[in-house]
Amino acid sequence: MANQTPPQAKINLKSLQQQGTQSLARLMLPLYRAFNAMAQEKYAQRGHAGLTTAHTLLFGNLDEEGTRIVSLAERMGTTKQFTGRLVHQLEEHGYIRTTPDPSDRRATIVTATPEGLHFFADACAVKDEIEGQFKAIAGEENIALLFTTLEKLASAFSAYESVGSAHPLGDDSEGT
Amino acid sequence: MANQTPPQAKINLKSLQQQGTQSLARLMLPLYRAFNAMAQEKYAQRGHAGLTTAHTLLFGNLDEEGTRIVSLAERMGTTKQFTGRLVHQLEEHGYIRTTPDPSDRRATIVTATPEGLHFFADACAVKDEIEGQFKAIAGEENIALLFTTLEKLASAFSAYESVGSAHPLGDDSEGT
DNA sequence: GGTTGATAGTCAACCAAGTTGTCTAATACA
DNA sequence: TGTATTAGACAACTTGGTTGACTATCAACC
Repeated sequence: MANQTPPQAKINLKSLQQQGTQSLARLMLPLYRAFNAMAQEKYAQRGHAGLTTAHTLLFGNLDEEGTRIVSLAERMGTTKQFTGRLVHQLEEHGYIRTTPDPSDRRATIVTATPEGLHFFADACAVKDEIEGQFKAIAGEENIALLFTTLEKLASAFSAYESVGSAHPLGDDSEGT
Repeated sequence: MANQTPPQAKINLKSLQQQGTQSLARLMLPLYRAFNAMAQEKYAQRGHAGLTTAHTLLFGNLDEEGTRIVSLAERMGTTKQFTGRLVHQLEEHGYIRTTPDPSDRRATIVTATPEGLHFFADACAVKDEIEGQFKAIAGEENIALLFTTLEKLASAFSAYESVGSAHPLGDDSEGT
């Protein structure tokens, strides 16, 4: 039901190309990479080599009293495996401390160290710096609008965020 | 010169978190993935399983008379190695034809087959469909603005697009 | 007509930012 | 006591590319 253009039709390459070849997605990946590369470079300049925006996000979801890895994963919207890796790396840097949860011996409680807080403060400053550059290029109100538009889209398409996830088009009714 | 927050300072986690933990980059990767996942699913529904938006981009840069792999790479903003891989995959699908350049025996000329044009037409339709969904969620003029803003940013930070590229901060003047 | 340098393309390995799959250990419920 | 669930870890894979090293050809000079 989706196959419109019949194989017999003579298709004009140029006229198709004129409709705009650039897609939104094609713009986003390089920009995402640029943002992260800039952030990592600035982190390194401040003495936090080897850390990424994912590590920053982890701090952004950490409670003062400490947080379990699963909770962090859920809040970050990633898997617990990946979150566990971030935790391990941050611990090697001395930026967090892990302690076993006394109420559940399977669980690990993650808390920030003073050095970790220092990193997080630097990371927030770096974020502001880069977003400042973005605003200088595209205008402050455009960046603000970009932000809210991306947030709307991201929440609308969150079902598609994982790589090999469900296909919401086909599993509407599982009845008899 | 970049190290502002002194290690001695008592840093408040919560107040840092309130400044907004979500960054633009963190929004873009999931959205990019969502877009691509949707596109690939729709490609498959139209009988083009295994192809991606990168393949579509290649068609978007193909001349009617045929184009060399290096030229395609340059236009697409990728490496010739990656472009060569796309060409190989498209050829396996029968969507392009490669012929040696009579004027330069090192070079390969890539031309679209009728089946390839059919794929490109489908891919353009898919792009329109998905962008239509985007517009339904965020509003047509917001998506248009998103597009132009992303384009501005992408072209401004193109130096950072590649993974391990130069750092534009230090090479401003190349002397006498 | 031979050397020297650049260019087209290929093969293979790597990278980043995650993911899935499989497993163990601990817990909760009945 | 047994069964199902949950926290976390280890390892392998995926996507969309990249870099590095190499061959074949070409261009130019001298």
